[in-house]
Amino acid sequence: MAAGGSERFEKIQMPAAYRLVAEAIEREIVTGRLRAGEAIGTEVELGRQFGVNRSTVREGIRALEEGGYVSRGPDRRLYASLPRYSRLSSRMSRAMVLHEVTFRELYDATLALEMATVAHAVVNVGEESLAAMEKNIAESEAVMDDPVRLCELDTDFHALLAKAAGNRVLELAREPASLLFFPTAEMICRRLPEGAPRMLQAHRLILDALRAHDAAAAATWMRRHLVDWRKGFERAGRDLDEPVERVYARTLAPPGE
Amino acid sequence: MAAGGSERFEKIQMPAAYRLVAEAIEREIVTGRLRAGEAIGTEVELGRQFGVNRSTVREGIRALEEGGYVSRGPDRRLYASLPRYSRLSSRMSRAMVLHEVTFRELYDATLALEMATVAHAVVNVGEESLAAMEKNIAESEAVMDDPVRLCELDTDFHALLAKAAGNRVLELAREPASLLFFPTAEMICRRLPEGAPRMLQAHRLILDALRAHDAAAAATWMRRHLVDWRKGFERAGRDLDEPVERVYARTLAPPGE
DNA sequence: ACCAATTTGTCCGTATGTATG
DNA sequence: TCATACATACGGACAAATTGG
Repeated sequence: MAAGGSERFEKIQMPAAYRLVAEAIEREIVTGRLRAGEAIGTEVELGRQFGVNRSTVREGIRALEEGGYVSRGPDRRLYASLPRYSRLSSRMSRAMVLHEVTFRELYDATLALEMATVAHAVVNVGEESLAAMEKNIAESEAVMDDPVRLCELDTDFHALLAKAAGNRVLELAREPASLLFFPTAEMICRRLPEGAPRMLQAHRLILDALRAHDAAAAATWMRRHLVDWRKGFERAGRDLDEPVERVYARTLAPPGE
Repeated sequence: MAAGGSERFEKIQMPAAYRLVAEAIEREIVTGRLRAGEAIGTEVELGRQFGVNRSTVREGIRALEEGGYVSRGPDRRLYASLPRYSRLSSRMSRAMVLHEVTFRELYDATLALEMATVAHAVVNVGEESLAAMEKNIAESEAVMDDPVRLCELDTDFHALLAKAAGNRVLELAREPASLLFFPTAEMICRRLPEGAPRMLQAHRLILDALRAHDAAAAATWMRRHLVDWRKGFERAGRDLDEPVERVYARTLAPPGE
């Protein structure tokens, strides 16, 4: 049939109706004509406007829901909404695991990202952030013998630090790696008794440096903190060139919120 | 109704059927029992297995499709697939725009990310990457008077650099910011005639530094390259503290592939 | 090149549970 | 308490596209 690679026209293809519905609604949100929190309308109403069946609308809604552009209110009605960072971050983390990135890639990237984060935090940190980190450390001291809880607080500490840096682009960039990196601290704390106190000590010194706006000290202690992780990881008998286990993909927040 | 904040039991809530379907299929993929490329089964078949209606299966499929976990083959059948990075990156970029991040945040983050990238690239760069970047520069020289094309090649150059760095976590972390940052170079090249040649010169010197594995030179030229962007941005009469325009959100890859 | 089977895309109607007033 | 509106899910139907003989 009409041999040869170059045809006059490309094959014409109709986008599916549900996709047109989804894109039309998304466009309204992206361009700002529909603001977050505004009601979208009921399924029948949308079906009437677009001239498609309600089932078709529903399929489009599912896609938008997954993308975070619409969400259901407590009354189950449809409201426009902005994609939340956390959802996207955990998706990225999952993708990294599925693509079998290694702990070395994770470590190197985390090192770069956290060093940049702490450098900005030294400059931009405010009182509220300092208080939140203070609180985080206090809570950590109370659960020194609970690796699970301790490691959650570790992740939180670094998230607070990122917020203190006052740069949402950086905050977002570091989060996917962070969600994979810090949970491994649990494994290290379990195997090495000196892990937990060293971690907490580093957090404390970083916080002190932030309060004094001492960039050099902050950088030094962040670096030592992360190098400590690396040493602990290796001393626990693990190899940096192993791929991150699939297990972590399952523990990350499920797709449906 | 039972006043007071603390009740004995939380309200029990059934997850929607379509979501259970989606999660069940996703779990198979995440855990590796279903590998990318494998056929999932037909809609009726899935409906039979899960004991739900075909419409319900379809709703679940739409969600998974959006997440990138399943895709339609050329025969329109369902196949398992792994979420692609590019899709997630452009989603992140869109989210950044919608959350109204400023050019300053974008610049600061890009500076940190690109400096880290080039540092790793100096160590890990291979012959293929060098050749690809060489080709990119040659193409750029041919389109010096076409700001749109030139800026696409600029984005590509930095993406190639990231690939050369051999760290997928870092590569992924920088991409969302990159998708917003480098397109602005077009605006700058349009207003400042010296913009394009300076950009190309920087790329050339960075490439030379990579080839020589000269970390200091690579870092120096990357920094100048980005500082140039900043100067150009300000000289074009723009303010770093403006939020990134919504316009960019629309030009980013649409959600449906 | 034609035909039959399969599968998707879309539509219709209906029943049920729940939230709101 | 009752009525209304809505989302959720089900079952059945048909056209169009694709596959395989």
